[in-house]
Amino acid sequence: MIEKKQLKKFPFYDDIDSESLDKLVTLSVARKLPKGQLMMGDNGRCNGVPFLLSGTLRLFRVAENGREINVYNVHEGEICVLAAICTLADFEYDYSTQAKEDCEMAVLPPETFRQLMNESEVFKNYIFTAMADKLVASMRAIEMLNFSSIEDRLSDYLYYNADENNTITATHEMMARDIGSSREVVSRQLKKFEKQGLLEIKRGKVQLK
Amino acid sequence: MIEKKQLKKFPFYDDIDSESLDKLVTLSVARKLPKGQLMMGDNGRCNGVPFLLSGTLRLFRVAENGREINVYNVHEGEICVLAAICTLADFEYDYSTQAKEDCEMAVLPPETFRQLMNESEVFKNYIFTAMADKLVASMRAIEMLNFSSIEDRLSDYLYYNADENNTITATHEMMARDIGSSREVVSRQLKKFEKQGLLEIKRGKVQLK
DNA sequence: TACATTTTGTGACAAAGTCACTTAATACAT
DNA sequence: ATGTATTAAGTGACTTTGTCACAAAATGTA
Repeated sequence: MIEKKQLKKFPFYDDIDSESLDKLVTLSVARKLPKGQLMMGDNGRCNGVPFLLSGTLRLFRVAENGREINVYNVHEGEICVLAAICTLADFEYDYSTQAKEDCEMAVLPPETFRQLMNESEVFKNYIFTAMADKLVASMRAIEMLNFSSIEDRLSDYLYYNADENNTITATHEMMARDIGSSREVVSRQLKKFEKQGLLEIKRGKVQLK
Repeated sequence: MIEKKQLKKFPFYDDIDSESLDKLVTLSVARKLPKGQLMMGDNGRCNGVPFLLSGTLRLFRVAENGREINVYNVHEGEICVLAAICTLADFEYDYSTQAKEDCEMAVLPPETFRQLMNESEVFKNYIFTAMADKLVASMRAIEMLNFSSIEDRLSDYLYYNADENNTITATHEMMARDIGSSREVVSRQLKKFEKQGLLEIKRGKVQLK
């Protein structure tokens, strides 16, 4: 159970019929996940679809050799699309989810999720739009991995992740996971950028200039 | 306009209401695309959603340097998901489509496609299931690119693309596009496999043994 | 202050991608 | 059937990226 107004960030909020919204509000389970913590219980099987009320989640995959790659992040006002797919299609899933920042979410049980998909057109459209977005995003990711050099991928990353002060707050490790590379490679490329006078490396952050 | 029975391969065929099916049959445009030929007119904008009646299409992307990567194939009984997304979300699209074999398809005009999505639950569910499938597939592709060696990716490719005689009919170039690598690298890896006695390289095909 | 933990730096080497060719196989046209 | 064009495959040299095994800093904590 959550509060109705917490769903304001979701684009379906204004259009959805009040019954469905009530169902969503009353039957979902409020849950907090502190920064750094892993979402538990999603070993191979989804036990609900998370609606992010605040914070950011990262969904990632771990290789046998321990290397990780981030698949996508889930922000405020978004759902975890993969969880939705798993719930609908009922298939396996060996991704992990971790809070990048303190998170609050409403977790909708699988059964309720399926009901809402049937009952509300608005809800269903939202879910499918979200799926389409992630599909396009992952096709872009495939292209980047195939066609772009580390230099390009890293500078794109820095550009898109800089805050208003042109600072990127992330360890080299985190950057590597996002661009699909390894820590050492990121460190070296950052060093090159620094030598070119493009930025300044600090511990846990990078300052563009 | 196509014949109704040509849609038998599509999973919605049995469940869809007859009005929607009629609409689909009468308003779609029959089109043939001979092997090797590119789908024309899809420069940046979709002019319809193709329903593959026979043959195989490949959807691919070309990099500035000319290298190509295959995003996915569309088989008999499938639609081109990206075209569907473009039609729904009305966004840009710079992928190319080519017939891998002689193809017959029903091309549904954007307007009709949108109508059917609204009118038929069965149709809509089919489209969204297809989207979910491609999303999962492209997430797998990202993982492969990140975590698997060329040796692994190529042997997977050979395994999944061998016919009943254990033959793979494809040039090294085609294999490279499917596994996200380059022709030379594939040639060399195949040579290694051959030296290990795992297969025999012929022109345009590979014989496993 | 001392010690543990996390982050970053670095050299050496391996794997994969690129470039510029050559060689081989097939198609096709006379 | 023979020569010519086209397509496919082979290869060496080199660059980029990834991996491994550490060392050195920076930070946190008892």
